Amino acid sequence: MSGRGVLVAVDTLLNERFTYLEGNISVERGDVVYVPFGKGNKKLLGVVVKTDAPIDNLPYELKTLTSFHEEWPRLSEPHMRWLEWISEYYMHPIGWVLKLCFPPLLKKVKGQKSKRPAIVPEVEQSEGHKLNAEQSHCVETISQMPGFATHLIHGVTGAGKTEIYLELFSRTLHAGKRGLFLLPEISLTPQLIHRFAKRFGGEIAVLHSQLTDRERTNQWWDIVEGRKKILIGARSAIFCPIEDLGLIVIDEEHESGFKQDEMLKYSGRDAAIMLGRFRDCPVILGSATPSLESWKNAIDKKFVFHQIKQRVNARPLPDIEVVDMRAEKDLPQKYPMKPFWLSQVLYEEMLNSLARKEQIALLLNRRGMAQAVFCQSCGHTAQCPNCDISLSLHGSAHLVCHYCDYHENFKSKCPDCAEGERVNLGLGTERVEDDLRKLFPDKIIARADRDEIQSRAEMEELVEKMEKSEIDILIGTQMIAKGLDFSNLKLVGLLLADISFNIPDFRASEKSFQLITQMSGRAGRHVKEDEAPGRVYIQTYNTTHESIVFAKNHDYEGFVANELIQRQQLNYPPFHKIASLKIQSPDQRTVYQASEILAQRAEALKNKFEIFREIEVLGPAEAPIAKLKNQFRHHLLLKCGQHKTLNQFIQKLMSDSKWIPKQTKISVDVDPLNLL
DNA sequence: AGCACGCCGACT
DNA sequence: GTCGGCGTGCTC
Repeated sequence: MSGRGVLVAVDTLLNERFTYLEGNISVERGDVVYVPFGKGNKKLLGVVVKTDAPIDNLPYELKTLTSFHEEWPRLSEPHMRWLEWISEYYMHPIGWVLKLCFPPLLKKVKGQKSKRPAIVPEVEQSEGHKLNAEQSHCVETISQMPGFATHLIHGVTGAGKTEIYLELFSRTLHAGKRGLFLLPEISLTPQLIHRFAKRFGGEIAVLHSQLTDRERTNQWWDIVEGRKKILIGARSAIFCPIEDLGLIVIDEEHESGFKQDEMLKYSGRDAAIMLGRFRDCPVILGSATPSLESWKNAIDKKFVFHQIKQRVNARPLPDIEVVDMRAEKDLPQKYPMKPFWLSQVLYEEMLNSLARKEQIALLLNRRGMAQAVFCQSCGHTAQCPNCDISLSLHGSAHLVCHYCDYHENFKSKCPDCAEGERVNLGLGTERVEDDLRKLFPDKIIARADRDEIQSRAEMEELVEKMEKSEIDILIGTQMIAKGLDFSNLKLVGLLLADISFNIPDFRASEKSFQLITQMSGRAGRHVKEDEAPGRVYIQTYNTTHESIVFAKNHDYEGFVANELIQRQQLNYPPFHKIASLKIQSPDQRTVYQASEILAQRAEALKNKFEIFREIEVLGPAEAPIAKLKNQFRHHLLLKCGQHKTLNQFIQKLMSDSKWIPKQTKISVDVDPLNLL
C-alpha cells in the first residue's frame, strides 16, 4: 500500500470510522468529503476525523477518497471535539451527527426574491432600556469572565432577563465575536425576534422548524460567513459551526423542548454547555423555574449563580388563589348556566374582568372535547387500535388518538354492548370553548391548541389579535403558558391543575410547578407598582399538592428544597444519572421476551465487573404507554452515580446485538426526560 | 439505514 | 422459463 491513510466518519448508522486512501486530494481533520461506500459506486458524505491512519496489513482493500464537498467548510477543532463528545455521550453514530451541522441545500445560485415574508423583520432600531442595579450587576459579573463558565440566572417572571441577554450580546459583538441564543421552539415567538431586531437590526440570523429548506440554508450561510453575528434558534441551531463564538445563551433552560426524543436523543441545554467548554466561551442559562439539575449545579458551585429578585419597575407579582373543586358541588347554585368545570369564584372574576374590558386566559392542559368516551351501560371506553390510549372526542362526530392521529367516526350508541349511550368523561379545550360561547355569547373567544394553531403564521395572527384586544377570552393548552406577553391580560385561570401531576413520571411535580408558575406569570405583566396585581385562580381537586402550595406562595426555593430531598431518597436525577432502554416490537410476546433477556444480560454484566455493581437495573416493565403506533413497548431504567460508568455499561450491553429478535428494536436514551 | 444478494411462488 | 417477494448480511 502506498499513500496516506485517513479515518473518515461516514454518514451511516455505523459508529466505526472507516479508513480510506487520501489519493490526490490533501485533507485535514474536519474536512467534509465524499467517499465510495459499499458495492456499486455509491458515494456517501463523511468527515475526516484523523489523518495518518495506519494502512498496512489490513484485512480489507482500501478505497480512495472521492472529493471534497463542493462548498461546506472544514469544521474547526473545537467543533470536532464537541461532535465527538455528543456522539459518545448520547451513543449515536458520529457520521449521523455530522449531517446536523450543515444546511439542507446548496447555496443559492442567483438571487431570486422569496415571496415569503422576511424572517427577521425590518424594524426601527432603538437602544436598550437602562438596566437596574441587579441587572447590571449580573451583566458586569458575567463580562468579567470571558472564558468558559456556566452561569445560571434565576429571575422571577418579569425580572427582565431578556434585557440582560441583549446587553451581553451587545458586548459580545463589540468584542468582535458572535453569539448564539437558544430557545425552546415554542418560545421562538415573533414578539421575541422583534425585540432582538430592534436592538441588533441586520445582525441577526434565525433558525427554527417553520423555515423552508431554502430559508434555512440562507440563514445558515449568513451566520457561517459572518454577514450576521447573532444566531437565534431552537435546539438544532447549536450544530451550526459558528466561528469566533463568544457567548451562548439558553433561555427557559428548564424546558423539555430542549430535549430531542428521536434519532439522536440529546439535551440542547447540556450540549450547549459542552459547546461552551470546547469553544471556551461563557454559557448563560436563564429561567424563572430552573430545572433541578441546574439548580443543584448552582448550589454546588459548578455554575455561577445570579439571582434577580426585583421585577422590572417593581411590578407586583400576581395574586394566586387556589380553588377547591371538591367544595364546589356543595355551594348554593347561584348560576344555573355555569358549566361544571368552572368554579363560582372564577366565574365571578371573569364577569368583573369582562366588565372592565380586561382580557382573560384559561389554561387546560388537554385537547379535544373529552379525555375518554365511556359507555354508561357496559363501561366500555373507546381505545385507539394502534396505541394503548383512550380516544378523545373532537367536535361532535370524531374520535381522535392524540399520539398517532388515528381518526374514527363517533356514534353515541356503544359499539360494544350495542345498547348503552356513551358519555364524555373529563374535559378538553374544545369542550371548554363550546361552553364559553354559550356562557358569553357576545364575547370573542379564541382557542389555542395544536388542533387550532398549526403554523407560525396562525400563532402570529393570534398574538396580534390578543395585542389589539380583539380577543376577550383565550382558552389554550401549554401553548399559551410560555413566553407570551399581553399588557391587557390581567386574569388567568388554570382549569384543572391536577392533570399534570397525575402523569406517571418522577418529574411530574417539577413540571406542574413550572407550568403553574409560568401560566401565572402571564397575568398582569404590565401593571404598575401602585395598580392592582394580576390575578390567578388555580382550580384543583388536590389543594395540598406541593406544586400548588409552593407556586401559590411564589416560593421556588421552597419547592426545590422539598423536591430535592425526595429525588435524593430515590436516587433520581439530579443526584444519580439515568438512562432508559426502550424495547419495541410489533409482537407483544416478542417484546416481553426480549426485555426479559435484556434485563438478564444487564444483571449478568453487573455481576461480571466490579465497577458495574453500583448500577441499579429497574424493570423490565411495560412502558406507561404500552402500545404506540402499533409497536408494543417495554423499557428498562438504569441508574448510576457516575455517567461514565453508566455509559461503559450500556456500550458493553449493546455491543452484541445478534440475539435481538427480528423486527425488535432497542434504543438508548441517556438522561431521558420523557419516561412514557 | 440502505442496498445487494439469494432462494422460493405465480405469471406471460 | 422469468419477475419479484422480502429474509439476511455487509459496508474501509
